[in-house]
Parts: sequence; C-alpha cells; structure tokens
Amino acid sequence: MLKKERQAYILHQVNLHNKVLSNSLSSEMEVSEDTIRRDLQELSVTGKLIKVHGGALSHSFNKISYPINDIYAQSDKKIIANKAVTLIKDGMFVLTGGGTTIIEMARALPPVLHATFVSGSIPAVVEYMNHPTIDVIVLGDKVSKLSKMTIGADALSKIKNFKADICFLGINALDMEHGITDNDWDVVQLKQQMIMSSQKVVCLTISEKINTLQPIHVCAANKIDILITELDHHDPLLQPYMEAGITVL
Amino acid sequence: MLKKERQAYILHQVNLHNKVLSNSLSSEMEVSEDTIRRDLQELSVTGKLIKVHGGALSHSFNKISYPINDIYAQSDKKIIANKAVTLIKDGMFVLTGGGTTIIEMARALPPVLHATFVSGSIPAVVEYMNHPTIDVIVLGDKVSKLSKMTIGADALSKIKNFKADICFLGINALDMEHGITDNDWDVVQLKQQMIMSSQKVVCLTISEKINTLQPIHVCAANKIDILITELDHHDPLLQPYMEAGITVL
DNA sequence: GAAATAAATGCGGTTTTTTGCAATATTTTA
DNA sequence: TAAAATATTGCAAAAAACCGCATTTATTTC
Repeated sequence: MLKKERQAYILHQVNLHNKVLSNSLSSEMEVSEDTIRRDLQELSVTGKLIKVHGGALSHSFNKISYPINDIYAQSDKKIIANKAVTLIKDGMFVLTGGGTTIIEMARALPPVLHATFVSGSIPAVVEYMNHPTIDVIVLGDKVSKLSKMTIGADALSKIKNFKADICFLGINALDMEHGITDNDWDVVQLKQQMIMSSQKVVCLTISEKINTLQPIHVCAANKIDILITELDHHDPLLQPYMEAGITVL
Repeated sequence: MLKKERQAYILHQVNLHNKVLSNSLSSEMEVSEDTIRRDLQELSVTGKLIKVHGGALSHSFNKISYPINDIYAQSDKKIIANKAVTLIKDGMFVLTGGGTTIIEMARALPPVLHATFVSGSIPAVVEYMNHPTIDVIVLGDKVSKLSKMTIGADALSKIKNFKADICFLGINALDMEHGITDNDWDVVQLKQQMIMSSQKVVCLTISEKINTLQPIHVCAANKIDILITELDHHDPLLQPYMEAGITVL
C-alpha cells in the first residue's frame, strides 16, 4: 500500500467517523503503529486532522464556537474573572450559575486545573467542556431561552444532592439592606438552592450593580462569603460590605 | 513496446485501479523502473496522474478524498437534514443524539416549529436554544469531552422517563447483518435507551457509512423505522434496507 | 541511403525516502 | 502511585529516486 494511499484512507476514515485509532489503522492496513503515527503527524501539520494521544480526530468535530459579542464591560469582567479563578483549587467541587461574568471566569481558568464544575448554564458548560482537564456536570432540565440555563424542579432537586466546596454567582443587583435581588423567578430559585448547597458563596458583579435593586429577593447580604468586583477592595463603595463581614477581593 | 503505447497503458491502469506501482509496471512491460519513472514523470507534469513514491495515483484519488469531500459531506448532511426536518410536526416530543448530522438538522429546523426537543448533546442543545419557538430539555449528567454529550446513569434514567414521538440518531456505521454499530461504549448505552424510549426511530447517515462496521453493537437493523441518507431512495445501495421493511427517505 | 542528430533506454553508483525496531520517555488509566 | 498504553528518538535496512553516462533506437538531413 502506497503512503499517499494510506494517508488518503486515514483522512477518509477520520472524516467519516470523526475519530481514528492508531492501533486499529495499524492492523487494518498492516503497517506498524510507527508508520501510522508518522502519517498522522504529517496530516496534522498540514491541518487535515487533529492528532491526539492514541489516534486522531476530525477537525470539524472540535469547532464549537461561542460568539464573543458582548463587548460591554468586557475588561471589567475579565478583571473579576481573574480574581475569581484564584479561589479554585485542584480537586474542588464547584457550582456555578450563568451570565457573562461566569463565562469570563470559565475562560480565565488555568489550563491545568483539575476540578469538577456543575452548572445549568449552557454557555458556561460549553466553555467548561473545552477546558482540557476539568470535569463537567450539566444540570438537566428544560432550558430557559432567556437565561440560557436549565430551569425547573429537576435541576433544583439535583443541586440539592450536591454539597459543593464553592459556588460562583453572577449577580444582577446587590444592596446592603435587601441583599441579592434579581428579576427572573426561576433563576432566583436556582440561585437560592445553589447558595444552600455550597460551603462558600462567591458573588461576582461589576460595580455598577452595587447598591441597586431588582424586584425579586434572593438572599440577604450576609449569606455572601466573598464579593468580587473590578474595583480595588479599598474602594469606598465596598466598605459597607467589608464591615458586614464579607471578604472583598 | 512503444513509449506512447506504454504511457497509454499506464493511464488506462491508473484510471481503472486508481493506482499503479512502478515495479509491477516495470515487470509487466519488461522495461526498467527508470523508464517507468520517466513515463510517470511526464504523465504527471501534463496532469494525467499524480506521481508518488512507489508509483502513481489517479487524480480522483487525492482530489476527491479531501478538499472537495469535506464540502460534499457537509452538503450531503444538509440534504439529510432537510429530509429529516419534514418528519417533525408541531407538538411533537423529539429525542435526539449528537454528532454533526444532528447539528445540521437543528440548523435546518423551520423557524415556526413548536416542538419539544430532548438531548444530551451540548452542541445540539446550543442550536436548539437559539431556535425561537422550540422547547429544549437537557439531559443532565457528566459531560464527555470526546462526544460532547452527557453520559451516565442519570442521563440514561431520565431518558427512560420519556416516551418520545420520534428519535433522531446520527449513526456511525450501519450494516444489514450487524445493524447499527458504534465505537463509544457510553454513547452506545444512550442510543440504545433512546431507541427504546421512542415510538419511531429515525437514523441519519451519509451513504458512505452504510455497510460499514464499528466495534460495538447498538441494535439490529430492524429497529430502525426510517433511514435517511443523501441518496435518492431508489439507489441500489439502499434496496436491502427497504426490503427489510425500513422506510427510506 | 548514410551520416548526423536527437531521443529513449538501461545501468552502476549515490542519495533520499520509507519503514520497522529497540530503547527511552511520556501519558493515560486504574 | 504503579502498570499499561502510547509517543519519541535514533538507527539501520530496504526500496525507490536520482544522476551521469554509455548504448541503443528513432528521426532528420544531406
């Protein structure tokens, strides 16, 4: 069998089944695995496929892209995200909500983190899924088109089964007097349960939302363990929260 | 044997078998390999064939196998998707797997369809979520990075709770004798349960995967109600399946 | 038709490509 | 963390390609 012929066959298989294994190709074509590896190597440098440990994957398989369109407050959210990821350690069980800030956090995760992330937010799950080493658990239920999260009794009861080390919530409004408030009934339910199911509650928000109010009550401010904004923690806006015993990053 | 005669023979062989070997041509025509090499060289500069180490390949071999093939496969999948969506009616409860064909189907859904889609495939869910009128239910569980689906006992048991009107599976290999086969144990489990939980099973596949085999058995061919490929249903490749009682679209 | 010229072919020696193997390292998995 | 699977690296043997040249064969020219 000619080399080019072999490579054409490999490509064909990869495009057909999205994945090929070195050892099966080796036995199918009766050449050594070394030869297969070299073929895969050549095909991968020309971008025909993606070489992985044990074989290769089709290129089209891996391209799930989530549009990065929300430029609004992007850099602030990146600052928040970078502060947030420092709280996550190897082996942790992490519960997260949805929202753009959480997405930023997902993108800021260090590439060699070994932790388990649980979320009902589809965009967040997509980000976690693309991370090389973290495990992802999706909360199943009906998907709300508005919040792009799973919403409902199933999701709620699943969260109850967990006792996470830490929980990250992107919040819509925070006020010393009224605590966390929001505007979506279903999302509020989830957030409440997430707070109850976690040892430590971390709230992420841009400073604009501090001292604002939304119609539905989520929880009192004292349930928050850590508050992260883009501001320096000396900022006067944050003083009341520090005085209330919340760690501010 | 004249040079022209020789080259004509080489071309004939190349077009017939898609490949020729220098050494066999040499012995067949009783000329030195150098001569063959020079012939191949000339034929390749005029574009009649592709010279490779050890012989030559027909043009169609290289040309069809990668650059065009990918686009063809894509448009094939669009054809399949367009056939598939006609099966979905308002009010239906639809179970779907993952894979590129299913994604194409999701993109081909008519904009005013009111149906409920259940899936564990994250890319599929992302597509469904972006559709204006359909409801989406995610099967929750741990996400497999390879298949980008939720995999495990939870997902499995949730499917058991459903009795869907119709189930769409993108399949990796189909064979009259062995039925549907695949290469990922967890995905196989899910597919089996999905088949059991649906009134009607629709299999989507490009024709190349027909009469191919993968290591793990999913189900017998007779479990399939409808088979959709990019081919016309009169195509002889599909006849055995029609005769087995499968509706072919 | 014969000589001159050009083209084609084969051959020996050298270089390059391909391949498999063995030893070592790395990654994966249990 | 240890064992198994897969990768990497260097190397050597075999196959194929290349190069130059001599020999043969075909074509042109006088």
